[in-house]
Amino acid sequence: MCGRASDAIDPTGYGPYEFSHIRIPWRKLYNISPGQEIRIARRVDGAPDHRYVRWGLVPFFAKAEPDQLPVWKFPTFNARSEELEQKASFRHTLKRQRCLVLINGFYEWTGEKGHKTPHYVFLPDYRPFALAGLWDRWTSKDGALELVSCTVLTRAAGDFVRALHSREPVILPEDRYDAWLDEGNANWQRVLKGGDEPPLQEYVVSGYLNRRGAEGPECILEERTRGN
DNA sequence: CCAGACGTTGTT
DNA sequence: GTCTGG
DNA sequence: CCAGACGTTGTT
DNA sequence: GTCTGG
Repeated sequence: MCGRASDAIDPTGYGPYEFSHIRIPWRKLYNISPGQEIRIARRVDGAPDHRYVRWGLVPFFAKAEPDQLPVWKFPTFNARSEELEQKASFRHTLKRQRCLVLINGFYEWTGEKGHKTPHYVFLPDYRPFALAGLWDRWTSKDGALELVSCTVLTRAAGDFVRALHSREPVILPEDRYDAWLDEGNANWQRVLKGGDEPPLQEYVVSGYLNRRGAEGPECILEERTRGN
């Protein structure tokens, strides 16, 4: 899965996009959920772009009431990387609408419903990294309304995350950012695979994360049960 | 032809 | 059970 | 992703 | 918009 993320470390200076050389005001966020805005880097007609978009891809063909944004009722905040070409909601974005979803950690849950335990998954020093994503742009017929949105690709969990869940987001190493964003690169499947496992770390955080509107450093405080 | 779907994760 | 809001 | 709502008439 | 099912 990957249905909750943080973007809480200033990205300045990280990565070839400098996360990115097109600067936008960065929002320090510890608890980003589907439906909210998340930060991406992409190319639009070849030109680099860096912005916030809705997390949960709304296809360009979605229907909407007059003067309203569309309501897309299928969960599209994740897309299975193995089946992209068979999915009407994502297929059309593969050629020219790839993006990097820029975060510095994500959450995974263990346990039964009603007793869900959130875990925080991140890299050494909480450093920022990029997930493979796809974006789309919906516009109203009269062109007055626009909705740019994205999805995070998932894959079978690797050795580390497998202890928590069966699926995980596709993490791109820096040396693959350009290959993923390159429209000319039809061999996108290879870009998503291979490479070393990133040196992920993980710990349990408190149930504070599950509260509506939870935000701030408390979201990633390591839970210490009993003493310590 | 028209109508309806278009999805994920984690399930019983 | 299913949808909405965060 | 999880948590919380899920409703009407007629109102303080 | 495009595909599938009837």
